[in-house]
Amino acid sequence: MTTPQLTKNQSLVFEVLEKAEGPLSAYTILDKLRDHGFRAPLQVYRALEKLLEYGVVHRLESINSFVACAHPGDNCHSHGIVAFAICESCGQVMEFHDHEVDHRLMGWVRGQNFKPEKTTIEIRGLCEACAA
Amino acid sequence: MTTPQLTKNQSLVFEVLEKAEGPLSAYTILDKLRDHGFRAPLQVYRALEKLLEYGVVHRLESINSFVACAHPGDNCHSHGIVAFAICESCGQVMEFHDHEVDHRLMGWVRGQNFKPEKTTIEIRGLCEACAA
DNA sequence: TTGCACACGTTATAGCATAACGCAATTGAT
DNA sequence: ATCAATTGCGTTATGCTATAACGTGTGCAA
Repeated sequence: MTTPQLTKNQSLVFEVLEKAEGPLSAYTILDKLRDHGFRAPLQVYRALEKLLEYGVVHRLESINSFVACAHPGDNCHSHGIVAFAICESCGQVMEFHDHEVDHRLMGWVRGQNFKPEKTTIEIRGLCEACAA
Repeated sequence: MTTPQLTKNQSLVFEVLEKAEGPLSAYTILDKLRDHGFRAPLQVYRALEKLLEYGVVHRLESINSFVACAHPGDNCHSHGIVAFAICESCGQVMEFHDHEVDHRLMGWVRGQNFKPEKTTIEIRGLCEACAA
């Protein structure tokens, strides 16, 4: 699946996320886009919904925030399950893919006849710089 | 670490979670405890905070809900990382521990000199009954 | 041209979580 | 015994996160 042409709002939201150092909440994005005419949360959420669908943005469930996919160019849906390491001090996020982890988790759920749709793996802690 | 004697509020919240079929939000718990004198969200959140600390309750980040630990008697902190399969139709939750998954994830973060504190693994999808 | 799909804008509301204050009970050291 | 520190509790207020519901405009295909 290739990413379609982004609309104006989608582009604005995506650019904000790309330029950011770390994950942003929807309301933080809203504030950054007020100068560009954004007035309401829905404008952000609707854009995010599409960006998530296209696989160019990830949602971090444990901190209610969003981050641009670390892979330049193409989307992430093809890489299997994504794991994140989130620094609770500086907010930086590392992205990680491991087929063995995928395999173990998917093997387990299939054994339970559970049909997986969306998987979240988030490791919160301290990054190298902040742990020092 | 053994679980200390629970206070009155902690016991009430824990009992509600134990009896529930699936995960509950803090506000749902509050509603179920109004007859027992609960009036404000903080009464629930404070009890949950302790129950999480004792390892007898888990928080499901992706659905902002809480569930009693599946292990009767002792707490879960000793079992390593916990993974959950959450049915998006009926809400039922399965709990799962896999040392190989732990090992892969912890190996990766250590390689990044990242110091993990708390890890979330949540698989949303459809359980056997609901997928049929 | 009519009907449909989609993006967008706006207002209002729902749902989740914590700050800040004060009081009461418990514990433990002096 | 008493004082200080800790912990749990109750209340009010507030802040953050997310979506419902309604209406507008635009492009496109039948």
